[in-house]
Amino acid sequence: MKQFLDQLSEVTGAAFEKAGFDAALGKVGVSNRPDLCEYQCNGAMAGAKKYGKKPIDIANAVAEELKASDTFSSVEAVMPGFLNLNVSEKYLAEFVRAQMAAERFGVDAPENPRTIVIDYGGPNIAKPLHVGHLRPAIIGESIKRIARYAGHKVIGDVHLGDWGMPMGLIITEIKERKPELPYFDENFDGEYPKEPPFTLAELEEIYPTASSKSKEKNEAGELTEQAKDYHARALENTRLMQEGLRGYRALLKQIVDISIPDLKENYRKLNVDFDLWMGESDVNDLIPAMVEDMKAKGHAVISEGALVVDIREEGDKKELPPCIILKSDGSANYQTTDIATILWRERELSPDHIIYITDKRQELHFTQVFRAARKCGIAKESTGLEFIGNGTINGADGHPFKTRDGGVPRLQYLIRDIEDRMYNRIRENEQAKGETPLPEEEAKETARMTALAALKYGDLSNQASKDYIFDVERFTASEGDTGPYLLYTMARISSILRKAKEAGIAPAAELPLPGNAAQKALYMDMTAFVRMIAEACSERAPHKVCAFLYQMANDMNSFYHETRILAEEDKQKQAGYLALIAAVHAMMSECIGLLGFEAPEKM
RNA sequence: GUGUCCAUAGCUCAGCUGGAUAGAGCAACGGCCUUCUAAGCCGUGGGUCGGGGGUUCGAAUCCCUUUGGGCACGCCA
Repeated sequence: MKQFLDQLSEVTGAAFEKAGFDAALGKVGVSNRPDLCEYQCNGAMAGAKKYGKKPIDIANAVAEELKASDTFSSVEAVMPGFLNLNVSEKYLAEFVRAQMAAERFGVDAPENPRTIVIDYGGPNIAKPLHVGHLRPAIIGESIKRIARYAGHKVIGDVHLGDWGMPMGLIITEIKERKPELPYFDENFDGEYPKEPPFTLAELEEIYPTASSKSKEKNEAGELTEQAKDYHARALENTRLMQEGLRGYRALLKQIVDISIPDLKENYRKLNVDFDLWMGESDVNDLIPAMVEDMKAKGHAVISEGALVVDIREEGDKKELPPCIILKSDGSANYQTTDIATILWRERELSPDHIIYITDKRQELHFTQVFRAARKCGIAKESTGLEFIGNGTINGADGHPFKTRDGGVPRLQYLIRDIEDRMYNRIRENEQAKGETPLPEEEAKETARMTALAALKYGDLSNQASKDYIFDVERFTASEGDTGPYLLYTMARISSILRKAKEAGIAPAAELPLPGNAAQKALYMDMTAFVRMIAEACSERAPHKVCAFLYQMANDMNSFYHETRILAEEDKQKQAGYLALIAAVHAMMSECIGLLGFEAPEKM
């Protein structure tokens, strides 16, 4: 259905027209002076010059026309030319009723639903997830859900890092430790063992070890001879793996097979769900023909020993480095696989749009990939390619988030820490209030849900592109503008609805007219839903969903405090209240779903 | 160095397709639990929106400039 503000603007616009002015001037917005009015229109001032009239005269003329309208309960023209508007309760209630009766609270399916691929996650095989993986996962998941809710066909792809140098490093380290394994015997032509030669825990230790060995520096800050040698061997092993060396491929498969279930489990805990578990390695077979085609068309040329595509364009403020398709040793890098992945997606999925969500430091990389893919005709002209760079997560000191010993914290420990804090919070509250303790399982589950809400809301309420400070204390404090606050508000509603049901009190079938300012505020909040979804979707802005929720929770709590619902003696009023809070709960529930978490019944 | 992003209350952040007195949360201070969950509600104090110019009837918002920071800048991902 039509957005509420657009409906108001239509009414106001008609009044402008009737008074002899351009209807476009009738644009209505939410008031920025709630003490004066609910909605405002500033068109009289915008049109003053065009019509050579004083703004206030225009405003007065329009106000006169609007007085006949039953949309507004009051219309006032004030200096220098504002139109202060209050909506009528009837109009407001009717809109919200229609909204509650409509699919998805009035969010219409788009006329042209688009197929959108969202590439987020990007974990490396054999590397445990750490805080750096948190933001793309959380933000990508939310953007995916919002776009899907808005009616588009959205495909989420994890896009595993399973083809580059990290794999070479792991192979090198395994070979270093167990050179006798058949994977490294060139003459071996039998079946490789079914059991991998390492456990998941070992694998998680192997990569960091290999990585630091290849980067070891002496006191002067230069790479040591051993590191250079190690690095060279890892490069060589990467190339051999990519070329298809049988033993290395078998080893790679075992690394992938052992890692994926663990990654899936970790993402599941985050309530992050991918439709595709494709990796860089999946497009390997496309690379040779793709490269040949690039060469044949003259787009890819040799430069400094590497095969590159020049991606400079007129109007660039800075000379951009070329996109490297093949390194000088002939192996592929992640630009190669990213371009080949676009090729694959065009062939198999025909997307209208591809969105990439990664750390913002990769912006140049994607600029290169996008331009190269377009120049070489791999990405269709009509296919949108969009990069969303997320800011980094910093610790309370403003520097990149680290553990006490200076390492990068693993995601599962971070989550566990927050869950523990929430669990303790639950037990402390029970004790303080003298309540009977929840069963262990239920307390754990509530802690899990609350922790996820704290983590995700804490992240998503910031703009995606900005760095933000992750302060465990603040997020888990669960006061103020936090995820737990929202869940608490919802739990209060659930509690009332549950008790009403037990007492056999049914909510009204239809929302009543708002009876006071607090109720009216809730209705007004609800009218903003359709617009909020449209903006959150087009601007890829989950934080708008957060702001919407917080506003609604605030108004809900104010209403809660001034209205005794279960004790209300007027049964008709009571039923109306129940209908109202049920509607609020339903809408909030939908919204937190879009953010990727859910609410417990009690907390 | 070049490019790019950012700078709003003591702290963490909204607001940025220009509108009336710049909003939250935390922290500080003061109220509110015999009544549906106090993880709550109500209130007080706190700001030359980094500085300077400009456009405009009107600028935190648009343009220019300057200062200070983050990040990126050919074979890692």
